[in-house]
Amino acid sequence: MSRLSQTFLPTLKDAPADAEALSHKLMVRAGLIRQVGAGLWTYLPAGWRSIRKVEAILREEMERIGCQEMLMPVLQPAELWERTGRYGIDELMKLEDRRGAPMVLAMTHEECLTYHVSREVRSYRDLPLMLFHLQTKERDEPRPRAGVLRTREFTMKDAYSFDRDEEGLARSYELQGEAYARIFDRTGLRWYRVESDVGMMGGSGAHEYMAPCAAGENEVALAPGYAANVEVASAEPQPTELPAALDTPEEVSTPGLTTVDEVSGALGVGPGALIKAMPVVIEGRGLVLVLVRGDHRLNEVKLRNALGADFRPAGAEEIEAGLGPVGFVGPVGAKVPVFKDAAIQGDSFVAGANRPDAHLRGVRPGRDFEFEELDVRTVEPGDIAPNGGSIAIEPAIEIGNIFKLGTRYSEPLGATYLDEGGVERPIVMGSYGIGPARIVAAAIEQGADERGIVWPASLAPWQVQLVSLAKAGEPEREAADRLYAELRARGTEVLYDDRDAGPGEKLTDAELLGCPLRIVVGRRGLAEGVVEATRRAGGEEAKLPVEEAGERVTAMLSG
RNA sequence: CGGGGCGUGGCGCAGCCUGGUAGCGCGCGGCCUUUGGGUGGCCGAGGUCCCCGGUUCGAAUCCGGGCGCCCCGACCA
Repeated sequence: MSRLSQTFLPTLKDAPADAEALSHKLMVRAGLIRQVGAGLWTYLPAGWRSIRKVEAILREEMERIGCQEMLMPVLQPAELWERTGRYGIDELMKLEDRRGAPMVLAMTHEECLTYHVSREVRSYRDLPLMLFHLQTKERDEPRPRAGVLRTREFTMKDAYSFDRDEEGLARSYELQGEAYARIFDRTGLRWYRVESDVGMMGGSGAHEYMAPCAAGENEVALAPGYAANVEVASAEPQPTELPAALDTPEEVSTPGLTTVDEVSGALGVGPGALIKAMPVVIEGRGLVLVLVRGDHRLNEVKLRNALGADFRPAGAEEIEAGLGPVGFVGPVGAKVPVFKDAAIQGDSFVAGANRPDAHLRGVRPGRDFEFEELDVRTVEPGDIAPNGGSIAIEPAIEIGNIFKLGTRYSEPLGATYLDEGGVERPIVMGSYGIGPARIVAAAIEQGADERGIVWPASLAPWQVQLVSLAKAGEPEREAADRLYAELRARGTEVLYDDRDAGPGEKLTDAELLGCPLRIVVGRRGLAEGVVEATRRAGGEEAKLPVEEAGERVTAMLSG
């Protein structure tokens, strides 16, 4: 029963003032969601229908590759999380039960499932195994944002694979990758798969699935045949112009000039002719200097990966004590290890002199200072990708990821099996996540126009919005009633706007909600014996003879 | 965690600076009107002005504290 007059579908003329992202505004206005608190959202009936469309696709495609659905609790004893060392994560919601026992609200389910597998799986004969569930996740995000794009509670499809070795994991990973491609294709999204940071998890591989859109939180470096999260992207830099080389570095006075722009302006050279020296403290190693070209930005993820250790920017006192005055630090004569970004190539750079109000020019790496070379800069638009293409950078929403976990969880939780030789080995795991809410929001971000949502058919809450322009009791209403009954009999998902409202309101609401096909039954059309069908995407119109309308609508939906 | 902004009927906002009857538009209810793009009119309902404390004869308004929400950055297995 989907009569709009009886459906809880509250639409709004204006978006909430504090909404910024397009999907946030439209989901609220179209009556899909309402806010409960920061990062906490209720799905109203129409929004929930779309979420369930995504979930149905996820279930079908997981089952197709032999991944079995189950369900694990959100509330869990803290002990499991202590064993994997994740109890200390700030985002993890912690609480106590009535007896004071420490509990957590799960932010993901590696611990729980690995625990089960550790108790049930004994032999290589029990492997491989792939399991998933659709379950609520709780994360105490420091900053929820943009409607349902980043929330503190959300549903995730999380799947896990259990294999006896890396080769098995590679097969499971590949299977999941194939399922993911089918899933995202079926959602109608524009998407791509990018290389991603394996982070501190230390896994052996990871990919993210990205849906490009303005509200995206991630930046993706794209070139034909190349896609990578900017966090890990590498590329050839654009060349930079350097001044003439000198036999030996020459000190220049730069009183009070501490920024790249100030120094390059004062010396009449481009920012790319400067060396930006960043003092950082590496965990367990102490103060070092990291150099990037003046027109480049340090990429913290790449640096962390290149160093194989965590680091933090050095404080002013540490810099003064170990190097020189803040703002005038440089590699020449530095008493700490120097890491030079690979993009610094040439023989005549400007760098800090490690003295107040002074820089050096004509600095030549290798001659004037020793270094270790790393690739730690953030790629820029126009850089050349490894395969030769020119890089563009665009924002995108992460809608899914796949991750080779290895034995990160199986070892601490004792998930092992016996191989053919009777040797106990840790199970090799992978994890595979998809957020249905982000898929819905991304679809809205990508498809919407100035009048509202434009759903891909696979995610639309209803396939057809049938609009009767007549009011209850008027003769034209009967034709709409009959078409509604017929479409329902044909199994079509139809939302019937049978409200006693003006035509403007009904037509505007239909465009806001954005179902793929709008059928208008009104006096004007009926006088010619037709109803009017309009595709939301593209606006293509067709007049359907009243007596064949049901059949024609069905045909339009399948064709 | 750093920076900024905002809390006043359901939604969007004004009023606050300069203390004195709480307002506007939309929405909502009734009647009439209109009937292919949020029609027009009349009548009406609806507000602890985020909370606590202080100043004052009197606080939405001034002061102090707290809470909530949003945005930017940091963070985001």
